Amino acid sequence: MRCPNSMSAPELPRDGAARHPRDGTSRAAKGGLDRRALDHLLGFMTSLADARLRKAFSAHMNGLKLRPVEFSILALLSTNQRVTQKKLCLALDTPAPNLVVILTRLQERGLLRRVRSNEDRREQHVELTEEGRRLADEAHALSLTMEAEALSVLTAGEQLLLFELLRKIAGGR
Amino acid sequence: MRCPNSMSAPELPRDGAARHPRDGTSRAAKGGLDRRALDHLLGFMTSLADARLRKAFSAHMNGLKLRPVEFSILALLSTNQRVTQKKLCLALDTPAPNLVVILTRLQERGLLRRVRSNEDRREQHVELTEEGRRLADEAHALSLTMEAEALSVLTAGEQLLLFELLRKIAGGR
DNA sequence: TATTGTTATACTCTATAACTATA
DNA sequence: TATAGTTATAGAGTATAACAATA
Repeated sequence: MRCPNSMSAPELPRDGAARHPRDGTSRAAKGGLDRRALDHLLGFMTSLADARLRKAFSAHMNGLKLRPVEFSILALLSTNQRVTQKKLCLALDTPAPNLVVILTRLQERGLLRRVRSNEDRREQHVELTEEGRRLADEAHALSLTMEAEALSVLTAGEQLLLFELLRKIAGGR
Repeated sequence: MRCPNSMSAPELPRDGAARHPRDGTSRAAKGGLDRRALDHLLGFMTSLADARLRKAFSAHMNGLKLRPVEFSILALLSTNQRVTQKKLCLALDTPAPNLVVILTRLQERGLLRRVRSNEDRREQHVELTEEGRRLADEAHALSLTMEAEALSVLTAGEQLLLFELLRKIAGGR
């Protein structure tokens, strides 16, 4: 009733002892508080990890004045063609009204343009400008190293595994 | 210069073909957009996974009128004693001013109380009320199953592995 | 009627500066 | 001087309803 993890639990890969100390002392985690009541929740772990990675992002990207969503949009535009706002909304899981203001902001910076489609006059095709592509490339180069410190606690194999597992969760139908 | 993953890459555990299709068709992921330019970024995956899990949380917890932080606070209070606001800030990675308003909201709902410490008159000890403990127990029971659907795409072993890997990332250092 | 994009708006979350009371 | 907690506030993120243009 109070044990972690609902599903049947095979062997822990490691840290089993640290998670379930036998002695009376509660595990002094971050801030001296026993966090075991929370760390059976994937959502808690992802939100902590996400916060950490957002800090890494802004530390490395503040020079380019790019927020995470803006970076994502530039990256998607640089590797896709005929991108409509609808598609961006789906790919980024962002409500349409929010995307509009983000795109307008990037457009006013001269990084992209909106071109009304001829096949379907309701659609806008979003495209990078020359300057937008330059910034996208620069940002991509930075992105290759910005998570290095956070990832340094994992081996290369663990990193790949983590990506695959998260992809399954995130993509999950 | 444009290939994913900065570090040297050993064998992919699975899905290698799906990630790097040989044919010309770009992988039609969510929304029909090729997202490979992004999915080398751990931060992107965690934010997607986090969004998905937040939805699962609110779907299951809306009856209790608890937000994620509020749930976390109740959980920490139910398994820790002599909890100061400072400790909560560290454990939750939340700025002190934000915690104040969250605690006040919970206090006004009669779920917890603040008791001025006698050893150090600056500190407040935050404690659950009877009603707070009841709600914390109820929420904990719900939390054991609320992520089941999201986690169902993983085997039990993969779930444990994912927790361990995320813990390492979140824990810093 | 349904869909794409838009406007307006409201609510939440996050972050910072400045204050108080204690140490 | 430094720390725990507080107040006030600004900014970013997120969500919904209502509308115009087009299909």
